[in-house]
Amino acid sequence: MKIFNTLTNSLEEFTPLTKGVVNMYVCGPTVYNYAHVGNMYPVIVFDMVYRYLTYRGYKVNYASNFTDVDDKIIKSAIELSVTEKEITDKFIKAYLEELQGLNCLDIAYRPRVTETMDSIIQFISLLLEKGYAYKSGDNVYFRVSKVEDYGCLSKQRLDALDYGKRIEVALEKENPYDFVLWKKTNEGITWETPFGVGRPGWHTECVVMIHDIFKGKIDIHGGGVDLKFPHHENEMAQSKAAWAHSLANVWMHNGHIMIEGEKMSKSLNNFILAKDLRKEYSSNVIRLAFLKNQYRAPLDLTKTTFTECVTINEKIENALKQAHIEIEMSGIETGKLKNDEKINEIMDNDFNTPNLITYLLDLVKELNTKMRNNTDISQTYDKILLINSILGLTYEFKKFSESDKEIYQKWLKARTAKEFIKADSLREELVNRNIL
RNA sequence: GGGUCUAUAGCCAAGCGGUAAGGCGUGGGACUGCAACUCCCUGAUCGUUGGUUCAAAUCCGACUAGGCCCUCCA
Repeated sequence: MKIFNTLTNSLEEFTPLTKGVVNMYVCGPTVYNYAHVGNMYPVIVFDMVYRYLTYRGYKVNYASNFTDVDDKIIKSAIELSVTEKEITDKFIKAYLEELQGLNCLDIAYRPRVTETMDSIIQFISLLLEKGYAYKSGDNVYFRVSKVEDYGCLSKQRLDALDYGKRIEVALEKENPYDFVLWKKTNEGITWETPFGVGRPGWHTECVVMIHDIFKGKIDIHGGGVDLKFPHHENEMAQSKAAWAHSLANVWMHNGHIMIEGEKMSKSLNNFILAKDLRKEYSSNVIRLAFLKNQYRAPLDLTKTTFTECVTINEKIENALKQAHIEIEMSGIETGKLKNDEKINEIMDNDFNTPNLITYLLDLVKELNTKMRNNTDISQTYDKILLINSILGLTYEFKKFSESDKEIYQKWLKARTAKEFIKADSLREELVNRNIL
């Protein structure tokens, strides 16, 4: 299996650190608002990765955090005169509902910053002890210059970063690229520590959570490209400082989302909330729209994209519905297939979901042709089920009762006998019973 | 301005050195008691321009356009 590793900028053969086990971490949302489609892209991409790795027989330990301490949350709490927790609880709940609505699988760990504070404080102390962090003014900063290959993930060279051009550099930093580990403040929620009362910077939480959960280097670290620098770069630097390893073997980044050819931004006011999108389209349609694009490429969401996916989804659904009738009526055994070489071949190439969807549509065509020719459909049907489980597409059909079967038989009979009035009323009954 | 990634038919999108998969749409046709569904056929020389090679959409350079990061936004 090959995965594109941002760290080396190349397609690499994937070998987990422990045979048969994959430890994976994906940066989660800051919960101060409802999730938008930009938040959903990594969620769906890595849900697919999770599903595929599991299908391939790996035991996947998947973790993703909630950032529930943040300036935006504090600001919002003060404005609304509520506690930070009230805000974050509300949006965490909403976020989890979105995931469920998008048919994402549950994952093993969802740590929160507020529940990780002890470890974060210990971690910063460790960095101070080791000389990778320093106090200056009232804050604690990370000493970037002490990490030799800082910039290796994002391919940034420190001398090329034009800091100070757009934002005033804090004078108390030794080096403009140093970032805050602990920020002194009295505003909003705070914690008392040996290095002052305040709250943590935003690059430390992920490293600490990964260490808390996995106790060492993990296999895959994921997130959107926008997080590559400085967030992921800084995570890696801190990990090297504290434990002398690069935190993750493989770094995966999904592309950015655009709306109708334009970047999604506050100024253009073209944000699409996940909950609004779901009012208009089913989870199948949304997942198809996201996954018909290679995850690393930017994804332009347009009305046309969704319309096309509605058509594709109906095509799949129609074929499966017909097949389901045949299966119910004949009692063919299905669901026995656990592996398909062609799926593996396609997906082992850096999760090539566009090609997997092509394969899926080939199989749908094959299924239709087989049903027309009255040949055995079980193999084809099973392959489609496998693909659906990897892409996270769901189609549910009614289990037939004895009377359902009876009416269906009668309908077929009436048609053959050209008793069309009778046939039509039976058809109507079948439609009412949600069979046709 | 610096770094980095990308550029394939009307639209979406594979391919990653040996003369362009697929989907949507369009236009034909087939099947059909009527519906619905389904099936077949139908299109591009790969942003522009140099170069490497027997051979390039695929490698290298330049140019153009766009995304992302350097700044709160994912």
